[in-house]
Amino acid sequence: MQDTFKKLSREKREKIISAAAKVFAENGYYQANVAEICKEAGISNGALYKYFKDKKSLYISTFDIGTNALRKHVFEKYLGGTDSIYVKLHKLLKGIVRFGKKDRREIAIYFELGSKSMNTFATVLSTKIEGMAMEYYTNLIEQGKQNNEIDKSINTEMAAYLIDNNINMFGFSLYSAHYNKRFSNYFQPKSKKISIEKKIQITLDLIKMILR
Amino acid sequence: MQDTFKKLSREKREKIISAAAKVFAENGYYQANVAEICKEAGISNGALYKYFKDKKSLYISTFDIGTNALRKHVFEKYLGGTDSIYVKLHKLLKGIVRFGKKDRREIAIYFELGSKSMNTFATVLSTKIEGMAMEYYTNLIEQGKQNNEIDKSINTEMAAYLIDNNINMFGFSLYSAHYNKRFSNYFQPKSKKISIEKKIQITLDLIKMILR
Amino acid sequence: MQDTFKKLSREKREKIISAAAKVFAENGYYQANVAEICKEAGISNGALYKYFKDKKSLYISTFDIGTNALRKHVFEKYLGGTDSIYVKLHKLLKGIVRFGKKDRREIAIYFELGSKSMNTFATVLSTKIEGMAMEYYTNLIEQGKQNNEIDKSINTEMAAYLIDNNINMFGFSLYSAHYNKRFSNYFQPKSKKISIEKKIQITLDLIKMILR
Amino acid sequence: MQDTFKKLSREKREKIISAAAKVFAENGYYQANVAEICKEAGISNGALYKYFKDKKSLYISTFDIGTNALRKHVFEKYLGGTDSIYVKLHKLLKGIVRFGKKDRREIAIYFELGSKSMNTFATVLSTKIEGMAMEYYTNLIEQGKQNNEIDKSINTEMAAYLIDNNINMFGFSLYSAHYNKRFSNYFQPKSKKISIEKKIQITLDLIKMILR
DNA sequence: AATGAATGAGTTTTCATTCAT
DNA sequence: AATGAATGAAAACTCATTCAT
Repeated sequence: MQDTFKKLSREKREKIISAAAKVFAENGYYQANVAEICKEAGISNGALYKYFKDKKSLYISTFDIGTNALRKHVFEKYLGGTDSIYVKLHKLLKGIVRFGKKDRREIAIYFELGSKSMNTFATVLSTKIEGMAMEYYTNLIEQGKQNNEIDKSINTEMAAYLIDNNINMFGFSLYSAHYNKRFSNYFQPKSKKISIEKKIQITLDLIKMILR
Repeated sequence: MQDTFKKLSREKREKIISAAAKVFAENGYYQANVAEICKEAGISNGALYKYFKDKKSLYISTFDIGTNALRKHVFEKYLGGTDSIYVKLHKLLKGIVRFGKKDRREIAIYFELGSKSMNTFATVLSTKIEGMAMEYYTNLIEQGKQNNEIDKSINTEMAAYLIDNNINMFGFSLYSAHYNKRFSNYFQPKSKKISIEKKIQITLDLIKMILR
Repeated sequence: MQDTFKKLSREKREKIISAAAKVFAENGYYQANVAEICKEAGISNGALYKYFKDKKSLYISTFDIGTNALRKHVFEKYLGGTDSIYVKLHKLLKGIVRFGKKDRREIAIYFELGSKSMNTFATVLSTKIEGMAMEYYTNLIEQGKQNNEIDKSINTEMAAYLIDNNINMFGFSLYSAHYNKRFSNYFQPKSKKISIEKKIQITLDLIKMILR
Repeated sequence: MQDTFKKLSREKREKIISAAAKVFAENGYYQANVAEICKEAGISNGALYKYFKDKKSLYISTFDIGTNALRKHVFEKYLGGTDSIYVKLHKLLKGIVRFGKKDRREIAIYFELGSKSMNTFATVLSTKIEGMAMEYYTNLIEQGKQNNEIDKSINTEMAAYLIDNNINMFGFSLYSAHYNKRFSNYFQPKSKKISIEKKIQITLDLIKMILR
């Protein structure tokens, strides 16, 4: 990210990152077309290269900004307070859904990170997002233990990891046909479509089972 | 897949699929280079297009054949018998490791399937692999219940899904820098490298926790 | 240069190198357009990149082949024999003129080599062409000394260098407006055009003056 | 050059031309980056286009101003006086070296002029610089003849041209890897580096040989 | 007058697919 | 059936020049 980008108005910056997030999320890094991002953002190709060194740098910035926004508007929002652990998680899941809408597609980028072709990026980006998630889930469980919501004999790291998995799977299922289908296969074998509400319910049930 | 491919000798067919699997696994679908696959398989570019309509069709066939091999050489192998559930799962995990080696990289392809850019493929491919996995894990749990290894009050679908997740995460971590790092973050924060043996142990412990 | 290029027919190879030489000579390395070279050579853009790794490699090969052809068809042709030194040089100058015609523009590329922006190439290419020239002129003078055409007290290196300069200036003047004008300024102040014949004559006179 | 440029303060004008000269000299005309010139000169991109119509016009002006400075600070400085011809030439060569330093890189631009891609410029620029040089060398020889330093039978134009060549070659060797290497090849075959002092000495020796 | 952000045509290079042999 | 050379449509990126402020 260049200084020129930082100098732009907030709306313009958001429009560009939002466009990038959308195109990256829909096509994956390699298939994403820089020209399409520019068109979507309403700027010229040349302008983009004044704001970001190259496609890679745009991707990293988009990811970075997305992660920070996710932290601020989703994770940190539902961590404190007196809500029970499941109420918090419910809010978190709904936050993820809301966050993924209205052209805030940064979250979907995350789901590509696991593929082998993204290993170059993984080193830089994995820590950022996973660090945040791990911290959140670990805190959540510790709080739960203190409030006697969770049995103290439960191993915090393992529980946090399992919860993380399930929240991920839920998030993936919002964007990926594969993970959506996987959800249906297990929990709604007959019908094809599974509602978001139902997925939230199941995810919470799965976490309850883990923390029982 | 064209008829011409089916007429080839078994060795040649295997060599081609193995080459495709290797290159797809190492680079992801879009970054995989058709010419490289041909070179690796020892055939000409032109020949490949006699055997398969296009890159997409080659990918689907490779995936398909890989899934079948995984079923035959890994899943079905460790389903029956009198082994306890955890011994079976241990064998399964080791089978996955073994299967991923010796140029049988079909398994790694699977891990790319979740990314949005692969949605075109997901419809066709997800059912195949997930159907197999789901069947296996469901059976495993039912057997475990009958042998009194698993408490009968546990919901089979949910348990199967959670186990599936964990086996997947284990498999992903073998190929993806991101998932490998995620494993380390949670369970080996200090050191950088986490051995396969340790990952197997942790995966089994996680499943034990789920099935407790 | 790739093996695929070596496998081409002699005519096709020559057509490509000739096209490259022409476009490079007329525009200089950086201004030369790869697509134009391809069009001129009657091949597709893709084909060129099967024959040469990149533009740089094409340039070096073109230069290389040109230098070899210059050696074979010009320099070596007029070195031996019983001609007097000035007859040999006369033939050499006419050889250079002939060589530069009929789309054998490799020679003109040489004249760009002195510009600062070509320093990257200079290391590789300078030695080739200058080694050849130096050897030729040094031999010529040594032979001249043995035949009592040249005074033995004359320093061979210095004489060779001065002759080299003058042949270069002659060659440059065939392609470069600047060096052509320079020639006119000194030796034909009134008229604008100076004929090749006259330039040859002057060049020989200059060398006679040096070797007097 | 626009009127707006002429209205600028002398320092600012010099800073701009000096920056242009530096960047042009280091990269050649086509590789020189207008934005870099502006940055180096401490002015905005827009400003440059108020002062000069386009890149080409800036180049011509830079060349022009540089030639005048070269005339004033180098050529005219060492023409008169009672020094012997070789002392004058020695001073001239050192003047060229000095002139090329301290961001007065105009001189290096000259060396690019011979390449074919610069033919557009040659018509305008060649006369200027070559006229000056020719006048200087011709005068020098005429003076030498009057002082009995040079044999009167020597052809003035030819001698002047040959000296010009050698001074040029010396100047080129200061900036161009190719011409530097050429110098080494002929006069310092073993060692890699050849000092400026040595090049000056050799150049003077070559001129002595010409004028003997 | 001056700024510096914005433009968009133009360039090199890649690669899935075709086709003459 | 098999080859592997050839194709040409993209795609990322650059940069002289313009223009709103």
